[in-house]
Amino acid sequence: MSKEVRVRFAPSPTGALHIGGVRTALYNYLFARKNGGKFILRIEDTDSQRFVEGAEKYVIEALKWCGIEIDEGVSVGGPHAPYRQSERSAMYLAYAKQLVENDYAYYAFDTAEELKTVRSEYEKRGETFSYNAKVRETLATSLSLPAEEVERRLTEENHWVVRFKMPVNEDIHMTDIIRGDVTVNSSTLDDKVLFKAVDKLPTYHLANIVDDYLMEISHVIRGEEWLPSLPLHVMLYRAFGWTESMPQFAHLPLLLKPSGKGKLSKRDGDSLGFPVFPLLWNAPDGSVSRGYREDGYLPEAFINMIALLGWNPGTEQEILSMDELIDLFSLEKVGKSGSRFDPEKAKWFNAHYIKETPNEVLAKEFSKVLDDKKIECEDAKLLKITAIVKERALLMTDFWELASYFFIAPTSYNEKVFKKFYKDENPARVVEASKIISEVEDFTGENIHEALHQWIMANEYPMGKIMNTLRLAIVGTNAGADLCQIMSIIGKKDTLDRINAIGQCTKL
RNA sequence: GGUCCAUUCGUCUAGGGGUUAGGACGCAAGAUUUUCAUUCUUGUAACACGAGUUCGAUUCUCGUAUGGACUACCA
Repeated sequence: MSKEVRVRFAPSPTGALHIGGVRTALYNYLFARKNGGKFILRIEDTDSQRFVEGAEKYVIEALKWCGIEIDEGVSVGGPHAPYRQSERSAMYLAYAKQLVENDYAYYAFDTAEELKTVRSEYEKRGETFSYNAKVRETLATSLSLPAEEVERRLTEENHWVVRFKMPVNEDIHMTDIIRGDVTVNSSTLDDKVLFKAVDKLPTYHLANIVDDYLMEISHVIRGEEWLPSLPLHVMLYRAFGWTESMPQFAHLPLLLKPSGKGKLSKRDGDSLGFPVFPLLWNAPDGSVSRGYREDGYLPEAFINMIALLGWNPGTEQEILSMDELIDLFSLEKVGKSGSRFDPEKAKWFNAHYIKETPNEVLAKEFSKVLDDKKIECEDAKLLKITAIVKERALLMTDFWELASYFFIAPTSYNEKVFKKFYKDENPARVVEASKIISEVEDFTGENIHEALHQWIMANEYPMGKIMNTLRLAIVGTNAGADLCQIMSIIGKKDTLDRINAIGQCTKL
């Protein structure tokens, strides 16, 4: 009998969510949906020092854009509310005290300065200081001090932390869904702080275990950076007597910087040449970081790309919708090694999804750009242009550049192309062509093509030269859609005006 | 330094004791096109190293190297 699948994404609001975080959220979401479970959003804001205004709102917005729906959490509520740890702070101390009473934890009275001094003394001797069984009897703790003194410090000085009393020389066996069995000896671990003195809040370790327990989390799917603290977490479950309901763990491989070393971090911002955030991020300090949405990516493409970083369905299918991802997802197929984000492949995905998106949807987006530029365009025409442009756009933001010639006549000509084609008989023939074009009655691309084709054939003119010179006049360079289509869309008058304009052009 | 994790084309990856080691992005070439793209075809390129086990290892084991994470009163 397996209990209900309940997973959580539990970011700390210390800044925008980067693509690694999005992937963690996505895998949690896919796993929940695949198994008919719940996806919970919990905000772990127990670090009062690093709290960043707006970060929580950003996370919610980013998940929404990605199509990741929250079943329970800060924005939607649920049976285990509140889902913000700062709002649950009152309850954690009791759990910390419970551990102390049962001899699984103790009070420590060292100040940050004292510890710093001790650490540097160790360093001078070439040793590494570790707050563990060797030192907890000698430093100022509830284990070393007389009971009255402990009581006095607790009540009068009010500067104490609760530390976990890590047992000595005990092999801790853990099972990770992705990595298999891992064993760590407890003597290599230290006595982690569970409850802080500075802000009277629990640390991640305590709050995380308590909340996962209370929220009946069945699977903890998180980044590999947490693997080293898994032994502590397992020990905490034991100390609380919660081993029966301990969740299963899956530690995801990290997302690495595309070049150079290390894992991707929020601070990488824009220095990488591509966004690390799903949405534009306006940090409180005034700095602005690019986002995939604003850079012209479709959420489907972004999610598809992210999903395949560290996981694949085991088939050769790479284009996967959210529904397909849900259907195919399994933690067993998640890889073990870190992966780098490939911006080029992200563009390929995006180009694919743009082509698949209905013209009406794209046209609506594009019309916003046109509005900004104060350009008016009737719907039928916009739809035609969109149909043409979407075949060649990599990003939504490419649309204007790829379509501008539909709206604006060239104000200058590409020098190289001009020199190559606007010479010899070509200018005169273009004038001839304008006569042919002006005689086309029903101004469709096909009719224009037919007329020009006949005329060129009849006179045995060189097709390439004529058409390229015409293109130069209409577009301003040697790029763009089918020329006759362009003429049809911009209309006869505009077409003839543009041809006429290049005739009057004396200098580039 | 210590602990833990990892290692297949440049990148994302499939595979698994005997394979021409497969796919995708990128790149290159060709086809198509009036241009640029798109599209299609073809090509390019990989099992980190050393031992052991084995008839046979890229696949299993052990070492080494390399990379990564963690080592805070941060998460």
